[in-house]
Amino acid sequence: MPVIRNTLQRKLILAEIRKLKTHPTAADLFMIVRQQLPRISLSTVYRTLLLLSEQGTIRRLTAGDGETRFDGDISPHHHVRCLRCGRCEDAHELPERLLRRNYEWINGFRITQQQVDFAGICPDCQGVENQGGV
Amino acid sequence: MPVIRNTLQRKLILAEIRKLKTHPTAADLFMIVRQQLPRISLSTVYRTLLLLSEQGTIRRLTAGDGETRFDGDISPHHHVRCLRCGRCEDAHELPERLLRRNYEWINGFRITQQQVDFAGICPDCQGVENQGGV
DNA sequence: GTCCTTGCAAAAACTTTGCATTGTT
DNA sequence: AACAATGCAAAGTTTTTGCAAGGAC
Repeated sequence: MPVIRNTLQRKLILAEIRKLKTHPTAADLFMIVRQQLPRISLSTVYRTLLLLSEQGTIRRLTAGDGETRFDGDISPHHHVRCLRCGRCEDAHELPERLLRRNYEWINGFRITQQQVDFAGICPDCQGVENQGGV
Repeated sequence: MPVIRNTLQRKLILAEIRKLKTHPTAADLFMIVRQQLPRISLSTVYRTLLLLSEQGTIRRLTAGDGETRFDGDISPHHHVRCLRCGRCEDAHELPERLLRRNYEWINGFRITQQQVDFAGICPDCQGVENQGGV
């Protein structure tokens, strides 16, 4: 098992993802961190996000279209996602007891992760004509 | 709004996805449908799956790594997914009342879809050494 | 006959990998 | 000094798009 080194890139990426409440993509974080570290590469961002989510330090959100999003808040909570613009927020108004029970086993699977994903149209997109959400 | 034509390709793809309980990917369906229609193209499969999920005829499962999976069963139910091999099944053993309540609104979003995704290690993968699930 | 849909090929979008160099410990 | 991590470029994977030919209505 290799030693995990504490590099500037990793410290910066973790600090930024914890600052943000917007569940950024790898590309989002790349643009942000690049302002402080102009020579950082996108692959480093990808590698760091993979490392941090394997460690359980951050959470990887795969539901949705296209890009994977990341969340610096690993406490149990759920998300709402806009089908039009892709925005992803924490679902605050939800009864928190909803999925609190631990499902250790389902269909013989040993469960280690659970994720609830609510999707719909966000307030900003509700006024727009031709609402053809996927 | 253009007319939706009922082509052989569309009929076959819908029939196959309804037959399968395995939540196939676009590539899976391509290989299956090609046995009956050797000249079908992968883009037609993608286009048809997009059309059907926009119609609400099938369900698009985006949680997980890499490929998008599709489900011909649109009744409310949840899924279990293996972190090692990617297998995706219906979560039968789950208390069905769990998420039955309809969340019309969350954070001002008008909710139209909800998806619960349980992930862990499937029975076949539980014996394998070095269990480094993401 | 109209115009929606297909197949093919090319491109796009997102993510991973190889490798020499750099930086941590 | 050892070797983990980085930056860069190239490649990999999944999905989308342009367009001429074909097919449904």
